[in-house]
Amino acid sequence: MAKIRGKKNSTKKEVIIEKASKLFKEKGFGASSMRDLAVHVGVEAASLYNHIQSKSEILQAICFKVANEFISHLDAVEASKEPVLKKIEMIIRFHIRMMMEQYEYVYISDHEWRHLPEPYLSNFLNQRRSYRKSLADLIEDGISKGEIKKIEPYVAVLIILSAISGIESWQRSRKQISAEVLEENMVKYLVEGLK
Amino acid sequence: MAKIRGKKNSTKKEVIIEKASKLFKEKGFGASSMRDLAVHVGVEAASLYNHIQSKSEILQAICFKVANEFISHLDAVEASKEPVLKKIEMIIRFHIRMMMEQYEYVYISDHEWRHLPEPYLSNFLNQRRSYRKSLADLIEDGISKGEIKKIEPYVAVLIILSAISGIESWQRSRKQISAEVLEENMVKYLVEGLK
DNA sequence: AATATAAACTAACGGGTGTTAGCATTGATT
DNA sequence: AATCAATGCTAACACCCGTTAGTTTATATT
Repeated sequence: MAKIRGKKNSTKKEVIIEKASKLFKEKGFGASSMRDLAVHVGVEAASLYNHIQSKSEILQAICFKVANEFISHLDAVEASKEPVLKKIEMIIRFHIRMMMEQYEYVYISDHEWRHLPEPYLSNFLNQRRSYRKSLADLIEDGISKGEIKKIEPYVAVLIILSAISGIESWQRSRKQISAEVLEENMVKYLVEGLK
Repeated sequence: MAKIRGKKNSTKKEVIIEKASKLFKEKGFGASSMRDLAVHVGVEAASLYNHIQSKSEILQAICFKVANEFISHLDAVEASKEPVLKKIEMIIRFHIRMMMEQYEYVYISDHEWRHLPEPYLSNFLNQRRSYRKSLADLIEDGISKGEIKKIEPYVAVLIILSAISGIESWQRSRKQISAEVLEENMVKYLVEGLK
């Protein structure tokens, strides 16, 4: 009889979610079946339901975990006393780090949110909208202080967040440039594009 | 008895693909069924097969149509005698225009390519890789001519293409800024970020 | 050792999927 | 009007899906 095993101090649910994140990233949420996931976890599909409520709950866990980390970091940055451009850089670096360290989770949260059921979907989209609004306000602030050139804050936010999302392409590649080089070049382009 | 009707001079297959592009953009390829598509087209699901080979063929048609348009435009730009930075700007504007004018097709091609079956998948990814390589070469050329600052060409390409892909967010929004304002601000940020 | 709890298993449910085969209807051609 | 071609329909195929119910096995507790 099989048994769910994972990293030290992980609950069985956490193991399932971790395995699911890899599968969903690779095949997409819809194309990944619970039977597929069960194979990766090492039990029968029906056994998963001893630890999770539903397939949907896995997606919720992944999306909201990522959202919460971004929001917490933004709150910390907003509370800091740095100049606006420095704050923007801190945020950019954090996003890049998340794409490096929690790539599967961030990828799924970016690409599969539309499979979230209501009211989670509305909640999630509202959080994202609010996050982008805060970033736009920060850029507005930077413009008014003369630290940032005149640009539509909305467009700047769209460019920054989308560009970082593109790290997925690097993740799927043979990584002929290092994570450090990627980060420094992205920060250079995105921050200097604002001056 | 129902009948497939579309724009003047469209074949039935083209109508089906057009309707499919909207459905796939809205719900995703996997979550869109042929029965769903049939409802949008106005016939029974089985009738679609009088005009198309398979669901997969629709995705192929969409992805390769988009790829061919990008490649054709790039070829034309490369053949032109403009300075490198001007060429980059022309390419950026073309991508933005495609996101405006053929949004559904471009969106699907960006997000659903992983559902392409072999050998179409490999072919498609090779074309995208080759396209990015050409862009990176262009940027390398601009750097060596002193038109573009020292930056990893690979990273610059990743940023540019990903940022433009983010127009999907604008497309899903209430569009409180116009397409023109979006385009000008994106060009400003992305081109000046290279100087 | 006996009992209780946790967790894995089997079997099945109710529903959906892409697609094919054969028939019926509509429209075009002679 | 008769015939042919195009195209829509019904019915069904073989399979897959997420999930539940009840049983069995493993582990923990007394």
